[in-house]
Amino acid sequence: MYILACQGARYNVPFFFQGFHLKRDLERLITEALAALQREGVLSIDTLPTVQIERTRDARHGDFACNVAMVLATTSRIKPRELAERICAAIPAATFDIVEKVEVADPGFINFFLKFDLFHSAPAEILKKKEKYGRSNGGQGKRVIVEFVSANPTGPLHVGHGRGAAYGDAVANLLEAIGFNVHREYYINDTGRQMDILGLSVWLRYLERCGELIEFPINAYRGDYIKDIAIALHKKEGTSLCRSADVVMQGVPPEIDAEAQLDRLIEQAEALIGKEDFRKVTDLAIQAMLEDIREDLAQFGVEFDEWFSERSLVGSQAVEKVIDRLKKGRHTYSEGGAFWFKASGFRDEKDRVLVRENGQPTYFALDAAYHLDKFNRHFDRMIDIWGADHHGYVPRLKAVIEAMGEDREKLDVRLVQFVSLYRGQEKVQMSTRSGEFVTLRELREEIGRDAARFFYILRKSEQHLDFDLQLAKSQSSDNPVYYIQYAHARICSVMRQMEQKNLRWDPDEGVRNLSKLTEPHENALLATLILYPGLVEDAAQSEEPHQLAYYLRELANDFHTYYNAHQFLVDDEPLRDARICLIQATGQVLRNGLGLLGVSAPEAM
RNA sequence: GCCCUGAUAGCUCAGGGGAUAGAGCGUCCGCCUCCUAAGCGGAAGGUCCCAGGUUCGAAUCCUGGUCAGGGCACCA
Repeated sequence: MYILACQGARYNVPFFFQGFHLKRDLERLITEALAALQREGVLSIDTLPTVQIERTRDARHGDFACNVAMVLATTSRIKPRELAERICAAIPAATFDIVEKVEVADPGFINFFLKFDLFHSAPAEILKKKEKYGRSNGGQGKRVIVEFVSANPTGPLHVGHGRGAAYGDAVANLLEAIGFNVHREYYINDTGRQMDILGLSVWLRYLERCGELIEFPINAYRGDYIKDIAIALHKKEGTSLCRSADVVMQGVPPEIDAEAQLDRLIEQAEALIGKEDFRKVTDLAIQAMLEDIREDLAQFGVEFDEWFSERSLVGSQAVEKVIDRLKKGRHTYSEGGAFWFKASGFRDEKDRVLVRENGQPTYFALDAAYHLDKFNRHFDRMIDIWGADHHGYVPRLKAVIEAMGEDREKLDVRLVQFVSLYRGQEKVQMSTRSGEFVTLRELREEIGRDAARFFYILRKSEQHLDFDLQLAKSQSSDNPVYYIQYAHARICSVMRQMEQKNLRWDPDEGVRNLSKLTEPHENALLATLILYPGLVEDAAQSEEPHQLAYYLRELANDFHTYYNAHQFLVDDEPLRDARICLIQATGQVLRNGLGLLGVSAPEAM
């Protein structure tokens, strides 16, 4: 039983309203009404439809509306308006604990007008729960793994990774807020040819550092960060790994294609300094990159519970376990010297290679092993956040999960669309190897962490994001994040003013006088505050943090409008206490919401 | 060729089987003796890409186009 104890008024709200998820509560009540009509034989339908409640746009239509009477009109052979009336008559009495009145409107809408008391109970509820307001336990402590970013450690994070980081972290925060036990994980692709190219790139820069004249391969990693690692290598190893350019370039004919040239150079490097030392160079490079990435993400406000190394799978028979399972189900075969998985039998468009002709497992085989590992860690739910360029990869991963005998529905892959960078009208080309990209770090330094995170979140993930650096930089004060933060800062400022004026705020007195808040601006703000917990749940369940961003903008707007229209620090003490309750509650919700998005709520701007 | 996304105000984008389609920015007009004007109020601005279909009702769902971005490896 959820009771708000206030001396003046006592709000008794039945247990099923305690989450303040009003839409869901109303949906349940309508469903009950429909079930009753069904039992009475009024409704002769087999299955009840999913009842949908929506917020009204027009205040004349109340606070929430339901269209179910129109949806059911055809199948039930009852006129929508008449059906709506019957549904209203069958609504459980408990409804009127939160609903003032229910109206039927043409052509068959059922409109709900919420009780005013309910709005007035919001600030007290918020001030009581503080940072817990908006948190719930719908997730019931179920374990969910969110894997995101997982960028290859071949270069610094760029703005595309930033989007995945901002999105993934916000989703993780939201799921935590609704009671899931969230595990944040970063998968490190630290094996394969790309690592060799990374090591080679560093080694060649190191040779330059040693004074050798190297024609740097066009397809090697060209960014300056490679030179930095080379400097570190030089400091650590001196010239012991140096070989003359002539010897290095020997046997690398200039006319062969760029990729073949890289392979030859890697062979040369391993031959000249030994596989072991080349591996040491590569490892140094990987560690340097990971350190850079880790630090960068920490500055961005993103921390992981686990950094899962692909290498750890290589030595652990993980791929063999995958193959064993697939073999047992007879989902494999050999052809052309390679070892295949019959993915086409599991809704993928063609079969996939697990082990190459040269005996090396494919990336896919390792990723299957990685996901098998996730299953072995017994998560109830798994979310992968990938760049949209990997979308073709989803069916084969789901296929192999199913073929291994696991539940493919446990995995939810969210694709985050690309970020296109613009400087004014000009599109910025991005490529890790060429080194021409804007890093996440640069972005943060230019426009700040808060603006960057909010900007990323503002677009729904499946939308392409055009990020105009000039706009974000030059007009940063127009960025909606400042608008929201400003609302919070203003609230803090009011409190400072209050102290300066030697006024005191009595929260209990304020709560007792909440019914004095009757201005339209106050009603609007109260109505928005009360929607927050339901919104958090919806945003979390649909993995759409942008919903929260838009909500916070609306909340800030309600506050700014109120601020402009009314003085809070009025002489009427009970009214003043009540108004401060309202704005303190607003500040709390702004803090809670911004926190979930990884954005700060400054006390002054 | 096949597969994903998207197309909504001048620009960037929310929304999305239902009542008069929304916001920010930009433009125009107002508002500081007063808690921060990084704010507020108002105005102008739309064939929701096109054509069919389903439906009591389509910007929303389906089919087919057009345009844009991205995927279709024994790379990762």
